[in-house]
Amino acid sequence: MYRKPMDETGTRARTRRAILDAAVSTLARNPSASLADVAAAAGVGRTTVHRYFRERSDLLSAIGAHLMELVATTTERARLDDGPAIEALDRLCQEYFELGDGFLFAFENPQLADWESWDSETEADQALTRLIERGHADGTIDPTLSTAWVGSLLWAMLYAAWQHTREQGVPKHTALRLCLHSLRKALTP
Amino acid sequence: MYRKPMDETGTRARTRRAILDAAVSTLARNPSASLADVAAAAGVGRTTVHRYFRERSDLLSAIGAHLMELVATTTERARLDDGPAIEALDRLCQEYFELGDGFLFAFENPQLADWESWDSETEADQALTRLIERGHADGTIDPTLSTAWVGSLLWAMLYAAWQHTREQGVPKHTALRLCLHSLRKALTP
DNA sequence: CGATTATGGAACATTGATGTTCCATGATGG
DNA sequence: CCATCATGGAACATCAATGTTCCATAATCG
Repeated sequence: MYRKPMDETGTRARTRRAILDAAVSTLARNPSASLADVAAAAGVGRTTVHRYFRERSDLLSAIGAHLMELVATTTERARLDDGPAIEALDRLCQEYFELGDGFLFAFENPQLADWESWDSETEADQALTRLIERGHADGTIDPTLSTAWVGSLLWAMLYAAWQHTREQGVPKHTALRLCLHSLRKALTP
Repeated sequence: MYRKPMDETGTRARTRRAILDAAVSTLARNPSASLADVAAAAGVGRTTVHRYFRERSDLLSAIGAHLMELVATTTERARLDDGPAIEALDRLCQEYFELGDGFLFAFENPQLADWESWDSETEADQALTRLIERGHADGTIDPTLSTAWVGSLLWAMLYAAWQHTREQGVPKHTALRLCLHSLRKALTP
């Protein structure tokens, strides 16, 4: 009696996730780590990794898709269209910061958006753009700063904060507080 | 009649520099680029690269030393101990920004300082620390922001600015202006 | 319990980057 | 112009990561 392997639930989905998560952490810290390293980090045999992702590139694509989705849901959760723009930005920072190594990976691999042939403009991108322009309009974000630059600043500061915790042993909430504070100050007109 | 190869001048030094520069540019953009890529970028045979740097690790060490020196002289040029702290920071940003791919490489390889067994605290590091503390003291830099965090901010913003020019085609002076403006705003009390 | 599925590990083939050796050709400089 | 130096390229050896196959064992689930 056969039963097709269920792709979306059960054991199979769980180890898939384990590998994916381990790959994100491992590759975020060392982009040239071997698949053996990833397997070890996932607590799984190297063979198993190949069983789920035939080639390295397949794994990378999967990471791309996974992170795109993660960023998407995370962005939704921040409800960028609600309340004052500057506070929505705060919420977004906090959410992104929670992504941890996932955020790190996304930061270091901006070409990630291309991997899955999404429209170059994700819904998350658009929501952020709307938010920043809203801030421009209602005077809570310095209009001198282009939308693109504000986006760059956001990511760069989050990256700085994340590294700050990793390398200086600063507690996460402290780093996040510094980040939010600095970002606000940089953006106010 | 023998004459030892002169290490510091002439043809030899010139191609060495060419390889070093090409390696910085190439590896800053793709850390896993092959030595063949570096050779091509330098307009030089692969053999020649090995002639100057026996192993890949030798090349990396040399880059480390080269960049440490570059950062050192660049920092000196900014004369951090002269004039108002905030203006000295401006000068430092401008100088670092000029380093281009060299800066990019340094940003992406913070372990660079270890490579050459320097004291963990470079003179450049110390000068920057002094500068920030001076700013704290004379009230031009928000004392809420720890010295380490200000340093992180500085590098992160420069990185953001540099990427901004690379990926958005923004003219360098525009990106630098945005960077300086945002940094000032973030740091003022 | 018994069938199906998931896994780990060994063994092996393939591949691309490395590192080395050698030689012919060009460049340099006294 | 001639001796020395610098270089490029071919040929080769080595190595680590990759990708594949196979099998025994463990986990899962009806």
